[in-house]
Amino acid sequence: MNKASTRLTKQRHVILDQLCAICTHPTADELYQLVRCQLPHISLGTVYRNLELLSDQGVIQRLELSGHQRRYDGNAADHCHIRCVHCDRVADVEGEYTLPPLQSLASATNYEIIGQRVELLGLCPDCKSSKPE
Amino acid sequence: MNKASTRLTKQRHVILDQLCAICTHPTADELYQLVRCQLPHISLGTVYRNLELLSDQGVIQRLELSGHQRRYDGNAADHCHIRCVHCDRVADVEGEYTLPPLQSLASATNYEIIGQRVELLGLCPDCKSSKPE
DNA sequence: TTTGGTGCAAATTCTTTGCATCTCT
DNA sequence: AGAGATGCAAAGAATTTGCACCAAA
Repeated sequence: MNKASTRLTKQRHVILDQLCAICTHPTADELYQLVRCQLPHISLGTVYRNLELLSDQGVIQRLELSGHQRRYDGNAADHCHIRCVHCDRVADVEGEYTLPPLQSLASATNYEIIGQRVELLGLCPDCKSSKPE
Repeated sequence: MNKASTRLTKQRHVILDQLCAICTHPTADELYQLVRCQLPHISLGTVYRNLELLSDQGVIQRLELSGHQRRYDGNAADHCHIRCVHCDRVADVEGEYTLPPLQSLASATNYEIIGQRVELLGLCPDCKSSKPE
């Protein structure tokens, strides 16, 4: 983390602004579409590069969820997410999420445990009502 | 799940055999390399197709971990995994892993909760010793 | 001015798919 | 015989990268 990158370009500024303004945990392409309203000539590559850089710096968060596309979160604080298994939408889960002690479990693997990821799966309100299967 | 597919082709047999014989949670390509020892003319596409089919049937498990490549597990039973953040190796975590009640947490999201995924992150024995940073 | 950043397009990487041919049952 | 599976190669989808030009400090 924390490559000392200094310049605040117009592109970087708008990308960060937009990401922090919404709560949809967008993919790079979704964010690209949004940003293009303000910077019509920005390229998708620039969006990718800035999202990488900003998450390396810890300003934003790259979400390692199980969907096919990577998503980003303007809120860098560690928190839990729930993903809709039908439409892939991602929402924040409020509240503390305390996990049981893991060390004992994993000790047998001889791995040195660094962290854990928890992701909830579910149906979002829209898919819940439109797909009552 | 459970498309009634019946044929046991040589390819499907070897793929399943190899996957169940190892504990490395291979990617499609890694398994392809293994299977080629026995079936030199098999194609990567066939490996992908069979891995999809077998996991649809519930015979094997497709791992939804955070690495860039999809991995497969010959053990279809639900269990927890730990991933090496350095080399991406994946190991099984033994033991019961009981999560605290989640409903209360997620109720605010209005999602209907279906399940959860927990993944441990760590350093595998090899990376732990070779990369003491 | 200088060095990092950008746009563009091509390249990578991983996975899926179309199609003619083959092979289990 | 016939549905399903295969090999091959091409297509797709998502992301990364090379390079000449541009702009923030």
